[in-house]
Amino acid sequence: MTSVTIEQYIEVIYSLENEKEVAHTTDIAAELNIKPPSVTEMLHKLHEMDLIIYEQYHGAKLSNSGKIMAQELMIKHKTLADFFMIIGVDEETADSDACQIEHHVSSKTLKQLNQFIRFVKDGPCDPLWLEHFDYFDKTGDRKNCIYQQK
Amino acid sequence: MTSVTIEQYIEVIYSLENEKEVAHTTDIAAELNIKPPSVTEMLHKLHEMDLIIYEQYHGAKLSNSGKIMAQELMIKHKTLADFFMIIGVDEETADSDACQIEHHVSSKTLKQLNQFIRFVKDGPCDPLWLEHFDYFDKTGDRKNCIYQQK
DNA sequence: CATGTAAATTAGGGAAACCTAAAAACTAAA
DNA sequence: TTTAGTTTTTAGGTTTCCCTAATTTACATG
Repeated sequence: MTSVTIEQYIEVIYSLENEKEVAHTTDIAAELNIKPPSVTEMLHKLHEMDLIIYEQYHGAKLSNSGKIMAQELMIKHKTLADFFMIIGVDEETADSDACQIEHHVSSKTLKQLNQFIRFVKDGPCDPLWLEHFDYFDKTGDRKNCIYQQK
Repeated sequence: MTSVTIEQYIEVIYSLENEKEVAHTTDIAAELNIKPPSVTEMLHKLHEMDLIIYEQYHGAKLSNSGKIMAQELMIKHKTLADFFMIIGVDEETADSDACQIEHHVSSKTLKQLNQFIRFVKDGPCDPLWLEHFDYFDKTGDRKNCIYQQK
């Protein structure tokens, strides 16, 4: 029904629309690393599906349902990227992984990722254990473990 | 080159081979929810690619490179599922999400996930913060936060 | 060892997304 | 306001992976 490809188009149109008021065929093609005729074809399909408003030769904009889809994808993307960075993935990798995985993660898992991020970021203090993880990640050693037996 | 579809076949053949010595067309089809003729077609392709050893009418087994691919996928799968369960995703969801995401996660991110899992599981003690996360996840409240200012 | 049934394959198609080459439509500048 | 150059679309193909229907092969049983 709503494929990964479609979701990628919706995201690209969303970001181009924010930059330039309307998403043009050539720009979408460049962003997705495909050729303009492939884009034209898909724009017809997305228009049929009521995800975009498209007038030939005049670019595309997201419809209301397109905007909803885009916002959901943005949220997924941000959640995933934020989480990956928490566990020590560099920003670029976090972003490109999020770009792929956002199309496959379930809402249950997403919810838990968000809980985890809130637990780490929204607390009254920066968690000490995260520093310990960072140390462990870099050195392989553990520090400050108060319980010595399992 | 090596698509998600191919990776799914390799995994299914791996697990059927473990159960029954050899992976049969019908069983692969049932596992992937597709029809047997589609499987036959792909088995020819996988044989061409040297990922399986395939004799018509006698099922398929993984070749050495197929086994290597399968093992890498199993590791990715386990890492993802283990991690999801740590952050409170139920086993079934963790497994089905891992099934999808294993085909898209980068090795850098995977490495960090593994570090995180090791940090949580391989230490001399069960981490207290994880209990705190569990409490936070269930109640929305924080307990035992010793630093009250950020 | 013949044969019926289950499993597997072949043959012929279809949908999704991509492509190149050629035509058409827009647009900006003379 | 014409026209040259760019953008977009149309037309016709390709690849991947799936399908149904028909055929072939394997095998267990009488």
